[in-house]
Amino acid sequence: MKLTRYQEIQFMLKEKIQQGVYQIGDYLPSENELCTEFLITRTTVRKALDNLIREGFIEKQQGKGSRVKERRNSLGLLNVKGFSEAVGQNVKTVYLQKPAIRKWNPEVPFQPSGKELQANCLHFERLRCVGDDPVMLENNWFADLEIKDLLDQEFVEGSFFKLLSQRYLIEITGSEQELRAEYANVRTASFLKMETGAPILHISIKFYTSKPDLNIYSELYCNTEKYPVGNSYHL
Amino acid sequence: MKLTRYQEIQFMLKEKIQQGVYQIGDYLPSENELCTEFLITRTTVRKALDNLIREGFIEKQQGKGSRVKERRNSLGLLNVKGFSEAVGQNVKTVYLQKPAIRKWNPEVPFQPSGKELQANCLHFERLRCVGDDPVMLENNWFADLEIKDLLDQEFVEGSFFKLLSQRYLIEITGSEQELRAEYANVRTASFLKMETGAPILHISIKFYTSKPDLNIYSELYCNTEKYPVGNSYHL
DNA sequence: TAGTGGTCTAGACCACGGT
DNA sequence: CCGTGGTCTAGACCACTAG
Repeated sequence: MKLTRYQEIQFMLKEKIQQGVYQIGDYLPSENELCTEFLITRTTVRKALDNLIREGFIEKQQGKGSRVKERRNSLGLLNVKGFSEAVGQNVKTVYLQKPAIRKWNPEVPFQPSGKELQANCLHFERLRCVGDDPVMLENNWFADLEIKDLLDQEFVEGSFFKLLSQRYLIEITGSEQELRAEYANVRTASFLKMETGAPILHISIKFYTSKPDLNIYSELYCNTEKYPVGNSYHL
Repeated sequence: MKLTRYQEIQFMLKEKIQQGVYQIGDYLPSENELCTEFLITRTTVRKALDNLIREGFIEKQQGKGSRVKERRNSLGLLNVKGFSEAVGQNVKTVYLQKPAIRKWNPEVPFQPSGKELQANCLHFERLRCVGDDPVMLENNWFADLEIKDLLDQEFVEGSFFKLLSQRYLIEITGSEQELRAEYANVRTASFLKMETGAPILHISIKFYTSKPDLNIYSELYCNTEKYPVGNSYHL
């Protein structure tokens, strides 16, 4: 796996950001400094920085520099209002089923590819809460493609995506979603502390990643009475 | 409003795409041809093409060229499954309230800026149908900032966004959304031919555009029984 | 005024696609 | 083989920020 020069710089900077060498709000070395440090031209440095901007890691300002950004919502991912705002504070995650190798469940939304179906299926189920309010019931499936030891790893701040990014440098590159308003069934309603038959937001997602053939399939059921689901996107 | 060289090329190509000079599937002139045509270097041409890729107008393939793409879902916008697939065929749009200058309605989701509130408010309400099934009730508000004659214009293929893009070169650059599952009220239910009190998907959106201070505010109510709402995003 | 990022030039070599 | 886009060099000048 030969990396281009700009990919080397891009991954090196991403690693340092994720390891906390550059913290949120910190300025990266200037473009000229990166040029001399890595013996490359500004064109190449700027290509690396452009990619980091699109991945949501940094933002630039003329005359000042490139600053590490808080990385949320930059990919149009769904999030529960109040979740990211209250990061690590009021948010709790309860595992109903811990990550383990299970069978590919027909409930999995969208059709996994043949390659994925041949691999083992990793699955976990979680209940996401804001304070004492359960707001989202979440099921996740994905093929175990060379992602060894995943089960031994602790999730980074409860986020599966952060784990993928920090340990494996795998980024979410896209998603497909289907949204439905439905009547809550008995099991879901009881977990989310709502009336059976109350309106519930059902979201089916297929996440694409930077690793070919690795997709993450999610089924979410959300109680939106107190906490609506948010989604923002910026070019 | 001074444009940079790459913006000139970018806008010129965008115009030709929108005017149909380059149709979907057509190849643009090669990068070298654009260089000689406009007396600029490849770096500048590539910057223009990169932007068109991010805006979803074209896609490139090494060894072949830059091809005009069908432009949908590239921005993480919501769309009703079956809407874009059946473009212009089974899709019907019924105007419940034609575009006109109205008061800023407190129902408008998110808080418009002072500048927007000082300007006139343009509003329209539509019912979107797939075949004979009404699936979405849609309210739109936005400030009338130098967008004259809008009311006289015909919508392009029923799409307000296409009109903005083609007549004014204004692109959607981002969005914020809030999703809720609710009980359908009497008026909404009757338009969407569903039972009052049935679960309905309520979506509040603020669209950001390439024109500063121009945002589009939308309230959508969707009957997702037959047609779930879709949303896809790709880096 | 010094340093930053933004734009742009004029080249070069490589990898891929089709003939 | 040629033409395409992908990567990269070694410069230049401009616009913005801050001391």
